[in-house]
Amino acid sequence: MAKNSGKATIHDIAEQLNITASTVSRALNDNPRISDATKKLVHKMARQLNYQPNNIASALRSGKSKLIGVVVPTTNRNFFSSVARGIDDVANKLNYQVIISQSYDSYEKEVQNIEALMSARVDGIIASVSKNTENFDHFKSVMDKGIPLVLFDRITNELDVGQVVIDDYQGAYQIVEHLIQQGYTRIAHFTSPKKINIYKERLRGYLDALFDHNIEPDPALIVESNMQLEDGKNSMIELFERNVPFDAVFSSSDYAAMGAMQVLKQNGKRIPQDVGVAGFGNEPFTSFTDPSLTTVDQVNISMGHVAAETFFDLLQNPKKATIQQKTVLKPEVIFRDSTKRNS
Amino acid sequence: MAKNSGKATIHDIAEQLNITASTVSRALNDNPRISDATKKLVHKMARQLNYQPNNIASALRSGKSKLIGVVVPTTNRNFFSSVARGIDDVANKLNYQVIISQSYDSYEKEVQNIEALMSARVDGIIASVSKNTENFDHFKSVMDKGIPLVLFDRITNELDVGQVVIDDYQGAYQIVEHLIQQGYTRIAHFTSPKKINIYKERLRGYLDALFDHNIEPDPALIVESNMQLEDGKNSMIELFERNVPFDAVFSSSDYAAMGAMQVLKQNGKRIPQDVGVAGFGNEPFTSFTDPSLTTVDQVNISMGHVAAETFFDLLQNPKKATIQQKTVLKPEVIFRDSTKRNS
DNA sequence: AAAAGTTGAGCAATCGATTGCATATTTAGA
DNA sequence: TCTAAATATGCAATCGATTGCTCAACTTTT
Repeated sequence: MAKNSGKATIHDIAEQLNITASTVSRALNDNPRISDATKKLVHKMARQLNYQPNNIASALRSGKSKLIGVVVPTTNRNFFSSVARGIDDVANKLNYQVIISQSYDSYEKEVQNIEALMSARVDGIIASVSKNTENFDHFKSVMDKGIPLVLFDRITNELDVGQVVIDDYQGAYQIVEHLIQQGYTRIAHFTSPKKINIYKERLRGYLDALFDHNIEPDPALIVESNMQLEDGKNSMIELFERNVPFDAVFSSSDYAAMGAMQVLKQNGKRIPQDVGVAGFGNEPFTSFTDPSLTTVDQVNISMGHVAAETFFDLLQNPKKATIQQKTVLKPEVIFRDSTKRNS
Repeated sequence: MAKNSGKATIHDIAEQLNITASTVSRALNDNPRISDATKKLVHKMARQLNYQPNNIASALRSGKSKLIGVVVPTTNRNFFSSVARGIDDVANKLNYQVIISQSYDSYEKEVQNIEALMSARVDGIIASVSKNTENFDHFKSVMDKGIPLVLFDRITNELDVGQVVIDDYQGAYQIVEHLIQQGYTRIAHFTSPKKINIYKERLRGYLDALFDHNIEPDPALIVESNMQLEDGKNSMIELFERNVPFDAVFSSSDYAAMGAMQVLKQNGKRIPQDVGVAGFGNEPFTSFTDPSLTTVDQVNISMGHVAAETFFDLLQNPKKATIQQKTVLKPEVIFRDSTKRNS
């Protein structure tokens, strides 16, 4: 009956009940100015007409789209999809929908995504910065428009926004301390030459843990690479070629740790007896490797939850936006077989 | 200057240029009825005022939100996040945004998600049905409203909608044939008791491959479970207890295959020399296992691409909706070490 | 040079819900 | 009984872009 092929509007409801659309709108929104009797009637009729609110119309008038834009490098990595899930959990409970867009670690795509999200009139944005982003004007323009912005994991200090990260330093420190307690003393470290915060922090944790246990750090034990699987293999080969003794490896990435394990096995080294191996990230595959890999869990889902909560906090108290809000989550070391020297 | 704190509208542009909003709108949309001179002026002013189109207003008037709703069990699994990425690729090129929502394999959540997406006025929906969905009314109501619907992977035959699946039968057939060619003759199969299409098809492929190579199938070699890692372990133990000889396992899931490998190794079996193992899904971890796992790739990204293309096809030719459109993708067998008996 | 055709742009309604400002109806208080 | 205070609802503008229709100014045709 409704003109728009089966889609009833508040006007249809109003007509049926001989009241006005305003009343219907208020009734549906549980406005105290409407009597319970009317509310009941409205709800009943709404059900009868199979009414579905048109969020678009509502968004246009009220200025709230109930949409949150999420920008991540890629959803095709466990960490990011998990965080997205965490955000989704919280958002859905509050009747918000999440729009996910991917930057594929490209600065240009990230800028485009932000623009698209702004056009979609999202109520705010939660993002993890692309590896190749060095100019933050697109984020600034979001903030300038008074739209809440929260960054997680890959953050920048150039922006006064909500931030959620894990304590990489702590995670690294603890896992290295664990290695030391297992009796390893010549601990190598795989890290990235890139100036990304997270790797620097992990390196710092590694060095401090050694220092606190009176172990002299040896620059020859530190190998830089891009931290993918192949890089891990190469770093391991490099380490052999340097001809320095070592009995453990702490890699800043699970992938590189995996590569290291493969090369170690090829060279007849037993893990963990001859060499201990630890990674970072708790990627799903780390529990399936042989031996299973000791690593640091980044509490992915929690990070999503916290990011979303920070977001809603900002949404409700726009004044807070001026005070930088940063949450540092505690990572969790997952002890597995690859470092289990003592039982 | 604009009332809405920095957000310029077509009216602001119109005012500056002393023309009407309609003209601005048409100019921005490259309507042939507007002169090139005016178009240039409008675009220039738009840039000057930092104008960003309000998709919401546009959506309300035009009835097109340029939003696609995607419903998956969870983004936190490689397969689904990859498909989502594939959809995103195509959608973004056409200036559409993707809203991802997760059902967590719950029927109720799936229904809620569909409703939320309908309220968000998405232009259409691409979904993979939850494991626990047996009633399809929510999908029917989407179709009834004339909104394009495409299902992928987990589909149902109860609905006449666009569908994209891979040829599970083919994938299974080929991988079993490969096992036979490697000299395995007593090939076990792990499958699910659930009546999900995909597992039935894989079982059929397994049986046919055996038949075509004159190998008598043995019911004692078929083990049913829920196909997770632990289930794979249990299935393997079960197989040992049944005390039937076997020299290979084709598992309908990579996870169960992984579990099987672990139990095999614990029992001193060498893979692939004593027992060959093959999985299904090409989960990322399968290339990291020891030995690396032979499996079937589900061409995830392609599936996303095809799903999106089918969707846009439906969007443009609503008549086609009556003709069921089903695309069957060819899976690809990934040969790895876990079945490499002959070099 | 008058009629017919093009081209470029304006007018005003519209999409569906929200909301500030009345207005009408009750109820309570004096 | 009459006014003040609640209570319940209606009116009409509004959000920003789109679009069918109208109209004016030229251009072309004959």
